Amino acid sequence: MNIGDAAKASGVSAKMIRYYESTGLIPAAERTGAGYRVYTDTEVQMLRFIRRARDLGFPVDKIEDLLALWRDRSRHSADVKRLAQEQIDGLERKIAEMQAMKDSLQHLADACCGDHRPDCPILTDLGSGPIKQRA
Amino acid sequence: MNIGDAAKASGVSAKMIRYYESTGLIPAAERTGAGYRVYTDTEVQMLRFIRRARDLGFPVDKIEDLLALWRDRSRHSADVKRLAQEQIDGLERKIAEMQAMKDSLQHLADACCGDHRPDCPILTDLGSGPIKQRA
DNA sequence: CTTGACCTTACCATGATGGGAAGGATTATA
DNA sequence: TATAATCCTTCCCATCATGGTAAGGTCAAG
Repeated sequence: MNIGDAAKASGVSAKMIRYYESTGLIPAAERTGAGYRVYTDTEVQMLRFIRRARDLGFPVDKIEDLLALWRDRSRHSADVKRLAQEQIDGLERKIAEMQAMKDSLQHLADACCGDHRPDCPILTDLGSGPIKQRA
Repeated sequence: MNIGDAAKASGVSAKMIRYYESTGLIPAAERTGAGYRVYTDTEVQMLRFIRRARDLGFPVDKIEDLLALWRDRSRHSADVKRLAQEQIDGLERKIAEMQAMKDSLQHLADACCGDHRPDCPILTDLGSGPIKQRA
């Protein structure tokens, strides 16, 4: 199977397949005499795994860990669960952060009459509010 | 005021101040004979505005629009409110996306016994689940 | 006058992804 | 079979906002 077919079958773009290979996330594919990469169903399955993990928001370096566990038949499920929980916690943090942004902004927007007049509590706040220290 | 003091007073790092200047988000600062950038309170206020807007998650190109409205005394508050609402909607979308990721992952993690045994529904799902089409 | 703290520019890196160009390989069609 | 269309290859560049570092100039205090 050529890279284009592997891309369609796995949901990972050809571009990203080459990228994952270049970074070592996946082993280098076999090549035809002309230099074309060739993929087996096993490799496509691995790409699908990566794609699914990305869909769940895992960063690539965590996917490396997940792949290692996937391949390790003597893994402990506790290790997988721990990685998942870390990812859940990270998502939770980002959600909370964005929710706080949204709430602040909603509060300001609610106070803005939104008509032809220039007075606007949103701009007033942006121009005079407190500075949050960077995390 | 030198750039370091402006950075402290505004909450925007010296690095980012130079960057904002290079991209045209803020006008080029005056320079001393030795080439040091000099900032007035007005400029610090603008930097604080930018910093506050970034804290609310506005991307830099939207901040450009916000700054233009901030300076425009004949602005319509409706325009400001619209920008804010777009930002709120964008945050809402991202929150929903991450919440969906988190829920899926939580569901899988709940089903994983997390002990010394290798069986793990998280890995099973990653290896066999459906591929979501990219947005 | 030296030392330390500041400033300058320039370059590199992030993380994951896309775009495009230049050129070779394969396949389909006329 | 000739040609065109489609695929593949590598290489470089861009994103977005931010940080790091290095090499060198400036300034103020001791």
